[in-house]
Amino acid sequence: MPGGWRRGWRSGHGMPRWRRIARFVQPCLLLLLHQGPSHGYNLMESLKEFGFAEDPVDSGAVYRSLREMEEEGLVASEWDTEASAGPARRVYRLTAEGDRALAWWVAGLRETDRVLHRFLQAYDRHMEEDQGEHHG
Amino acid sequence: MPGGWRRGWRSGHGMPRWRRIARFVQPCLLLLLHQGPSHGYNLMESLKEFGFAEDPVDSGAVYRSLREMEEEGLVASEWDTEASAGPARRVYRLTAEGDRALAWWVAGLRETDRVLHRFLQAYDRHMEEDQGEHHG
DNA sequence: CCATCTATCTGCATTTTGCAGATAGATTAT
DNA sequence: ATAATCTATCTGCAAAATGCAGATAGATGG
Repeated sequence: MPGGWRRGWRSGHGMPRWRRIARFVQPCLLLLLHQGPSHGYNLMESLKEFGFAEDPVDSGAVYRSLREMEEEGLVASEWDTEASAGPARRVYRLTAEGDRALAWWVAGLRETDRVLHRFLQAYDRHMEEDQGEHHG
Repeated sequence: MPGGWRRGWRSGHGMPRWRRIARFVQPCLLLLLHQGPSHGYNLMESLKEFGFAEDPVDSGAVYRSLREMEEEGLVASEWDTEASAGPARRVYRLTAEGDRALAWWVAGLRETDRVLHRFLQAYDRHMEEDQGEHHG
């Protein structure tokens, strides 16, 4: 890997690009759309409130994800030219297929959650033992 | 996307390749090496016990990850030719730098854990409301 | 010798996503 | 008018993780 970016554990010289949990944009968008139709720009704002405030999701990733999901039939869209201000919006809504996809994602994320807990518990447990045995 | 693979929510015709949480192999390896030196093949076995039994981590990913971490100075290795059976093993151990990297990963994964909980809670809450309002 | 287990390593393809920036409609200030 | 700004969508590129397939090779036993 040629220089130009750095790893985050090296005292604050910069952060790696891949901080966030991966493959999380799609399920988040599906959940937001389950709560009602919306368009890309607004979904980006919603994602911030969702827990990505400090490190907002890239807009390119959001729009691409939406179009890919439309190709797969998980969402459907219509142009909304009547809206208040600014250019036309492509308003997405969840399909029945998207509803199933969301349920599938949630099942996977619950498993992820369990694995993550096992990892963190193992870390904490090991660190406690470590302190107890040799602390010099 | 050309045909040849399918998405997992489509009734059991196959699973997507990216089921597992991403960027998780490195922190797992760092934690295992924090518990003591080991070699790639054995680390793969340990990963199974770690929570990847049903869907073991690819060996190529493990070996590549180890060598990349060595380039970055997070681990160091020596050949072990004295070992019991089979070919020589490259035995890795954690460095002080690797120790810092592990702590950094753990901090990030705790944040991931929080975001994941928010997502799952939002899903469950929304699904409850959904059932209460219209169930037809 | 050949199969098998142990062990490491490589090439290729796919997916995700961060960064940078293009395009363009609508609103407001000058 | 026109320039700046906000809203909104979209594209190209590169980097990174990793699944799949398979090559290489030592050791062991039939």
